[in-house]
Amino acid sequence: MMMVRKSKGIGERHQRILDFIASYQREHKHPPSIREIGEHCDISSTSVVNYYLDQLEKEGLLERDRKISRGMRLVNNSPLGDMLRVPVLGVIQAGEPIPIPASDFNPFTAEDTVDIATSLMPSKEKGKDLFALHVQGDSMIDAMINDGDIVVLKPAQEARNGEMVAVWLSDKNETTLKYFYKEKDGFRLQPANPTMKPIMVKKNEPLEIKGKVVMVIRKMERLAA
Amino acid sequence: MMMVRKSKGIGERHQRILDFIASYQREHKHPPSIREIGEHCDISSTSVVNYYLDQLEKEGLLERDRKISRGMRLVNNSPLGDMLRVPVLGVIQAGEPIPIPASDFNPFTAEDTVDIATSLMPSKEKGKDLFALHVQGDSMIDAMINDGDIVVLKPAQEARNGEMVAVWLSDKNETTLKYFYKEKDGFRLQPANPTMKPIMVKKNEPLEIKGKVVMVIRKMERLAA
DNA sequence: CTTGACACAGAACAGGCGTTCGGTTATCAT
DNA sequence: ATGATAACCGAACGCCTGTTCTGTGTCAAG
Repeated sequence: MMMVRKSKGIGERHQRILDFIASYQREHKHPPSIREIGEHCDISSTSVVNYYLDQLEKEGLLERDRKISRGMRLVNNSPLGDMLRVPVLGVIQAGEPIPIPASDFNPFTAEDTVDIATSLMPSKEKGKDLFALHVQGDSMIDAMINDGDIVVLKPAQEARNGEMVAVWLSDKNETTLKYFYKEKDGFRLQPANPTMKPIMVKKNEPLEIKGKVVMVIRKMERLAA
Repeated sequence: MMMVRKSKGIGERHQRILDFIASYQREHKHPPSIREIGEHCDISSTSVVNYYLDQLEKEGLLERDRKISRGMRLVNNSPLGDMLRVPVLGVIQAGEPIPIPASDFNPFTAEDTVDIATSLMPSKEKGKDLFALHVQGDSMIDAMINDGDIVVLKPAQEARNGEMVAVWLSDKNETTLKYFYKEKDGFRLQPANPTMKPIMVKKNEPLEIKGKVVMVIRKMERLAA
């Protein structure tokens, strides 16, 4: 019997195992066991499957949770690696009204998510606890943010002049999306829409920055006449 | 008359279990075992956990693979299936210059992708062969599309008045992003920037619509002064 | 009061599962 | 030839896990 040996990288059998794990996961919604891999890849011994699995893990193609049944998963092998799943937590008013405060959100109750390749994100924002909000109102229309847009934010407690931030005004029970400017006696929250007046906040008044806008997403469904 | 103990839907304990499964999965990349659920939810008996798991399954909040270790998953969560991976195929000039034509693109050579939950997409665009382009130039700035934005397009060969389209002008070897209007003697490609003049295309001149814009994505990294 | 449901506890069972260890065979450099 | 090494096999070990069965206490309806 001749067997192919000394294959430096991944061999045919490694690939076969990877393919089987992928197809099994698609079908069963959970990973296969070592014995199931052996059966479908013509490997009679569980130790050999384990042997290959270790190699695949060393190659970085697989992750294993030792001692845990079916504790394996394919590492993100897709083109450009990983992406961020950003929860859409609610609605924010770029204009006047009052939304749900964006505090102590639960990512798992988010109604929706936006998935973004990390390569699209500004360099430093990767891996952060980003969140997203639906925009209501036209106050930011001159900043090219429209009613219905989705803004992705990075949690932040402070901001520099000119940055676009989501701020929580606890006395007004209002969260709003504005440009942020520090003035000598407080802060100015500037709508981009010139028909709207800025909100002036005194230094002693409550103002809580929830996050900086790092991305804007807009759906184009309506048709202009 | 009123039943105190019979909480018809899901109770606090059900919710607690669901939350634990979600957080456990997020941390360990695989579902918890029945005993692990019990430990973290103050349930001393595995049978009781099993008891709740059955109820959650009947409520449709959970899927179980009986007999399989850690064979459970949240149904409302983890919608990895229903999102679109949109390839970013290249650069498009909203202004004047000449980009790579957006023809016969290969999704697997795309340098980047954007992942978008299907729920964010306009209803009919789901599952289509969407693609995306980087915008260069300011001609669409009044349409709230800026230099550096990413536009997601749906392949299309025709358009209605007012739709934003990517058009390929083969005689000029140019692809551009414009509003589309049909005139009596041809087509008008209207930049949203009023300082720019529309491009008039006669009926006999070549004009190939590549796609309609269905979404706009903008990164916010620079700071306004 | 009795009945029955519901919400639990606890223990035991049986099988699934990853791990490990002792062997075997074939290839290759020394 | 010989040792090293990669690629296997098979069996055993033992924990982990889901399942199941018995039992207890509470509460509301009859």
